[in-house]
Amino acid sequence: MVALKRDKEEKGDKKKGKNKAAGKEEIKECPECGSKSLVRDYGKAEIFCADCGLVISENIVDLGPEWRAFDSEQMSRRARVGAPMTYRIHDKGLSTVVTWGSQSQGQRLKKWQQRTHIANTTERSFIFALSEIDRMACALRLPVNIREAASMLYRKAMKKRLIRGRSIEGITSALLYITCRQYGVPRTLEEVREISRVEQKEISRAYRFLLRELNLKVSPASPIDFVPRFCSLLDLGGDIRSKAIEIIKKATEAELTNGRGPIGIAAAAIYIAAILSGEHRTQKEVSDVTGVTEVTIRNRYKELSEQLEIDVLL
DNA sequence: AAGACGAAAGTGGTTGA
DNA sequence: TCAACAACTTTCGTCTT
Repeated sequence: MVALKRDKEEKGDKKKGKNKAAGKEEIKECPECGSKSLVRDYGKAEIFCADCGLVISENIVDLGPEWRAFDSEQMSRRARVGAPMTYRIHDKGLSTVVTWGSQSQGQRLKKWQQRTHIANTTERSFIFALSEIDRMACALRLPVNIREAASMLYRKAMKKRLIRGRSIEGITSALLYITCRQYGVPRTLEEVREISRVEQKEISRAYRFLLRELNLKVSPASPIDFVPRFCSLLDLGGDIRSKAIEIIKKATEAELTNGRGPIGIAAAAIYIAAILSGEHRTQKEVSDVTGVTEVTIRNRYKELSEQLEIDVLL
């Protein structure tokens, strides 16, 4: 983890240097994951990475100085995550309290110990949860803003006493899954499971539980949200990406996406877009990246090409 | 031989009585 | 709580390049 942090900081430094040299150069790729699919959302006045969801600039007006803001913001966010300190202070305080006492304070002491024991274990599991969120977010190449959001949700769940008796692994995995969806850069359940230590069943159980208990609304993922990441995993360029998105938009208009899994739609659209652009990827390759079977890709792709009257000649 | 195709049976999640 | 249901997967034989 330390190594990863250093790696990131180096990246940032490199970028900064480059920026200084070129003056007001436009940001071309995500400093977090290196993806080139940056999206300008003028409605929200921000630039974010379509691959990992990192908000790079929240005020598009002035690009230059915004870089520093991004860096220092990242620093302060990182600094705020440092829960272990409280734990240490907490622990130290304990040892001094216990020393003096007489008579009936034996019982009082017991109570204290019990209470501090509880405080200790919840504190400890909280720290563990944060480190788990961090570990998994690293593995999924998610930016700090999403990590922070997931941590905040965890805190919320803790305040509502939703954690006790449940596996931290399941909760944290589900929270990351939720947060990714909320930030418009969904990960598949399978991707989350791969880096999680619990099985998919438990993650989805925790997912449903948290949505209910925290009153969270997660709109169904759009196939479009998956396109940038799948495309870069398949080493397909921006033209194919936009072609795939165009296909999905048409498909949505024609109501071909209703009731269908968004990942399958995305997979098929990418498959078609790649062929149309002369950069053929086999159904197997697309299937490996997206996690849906070739059969599903075939079914979606048949529906799409027939209904949208796209001639796909191999 | 590899990729694409499609039929058929199986699986897990949702819904409505 | 249970059965029906649609989407998706698994498996496998066949066709095409």
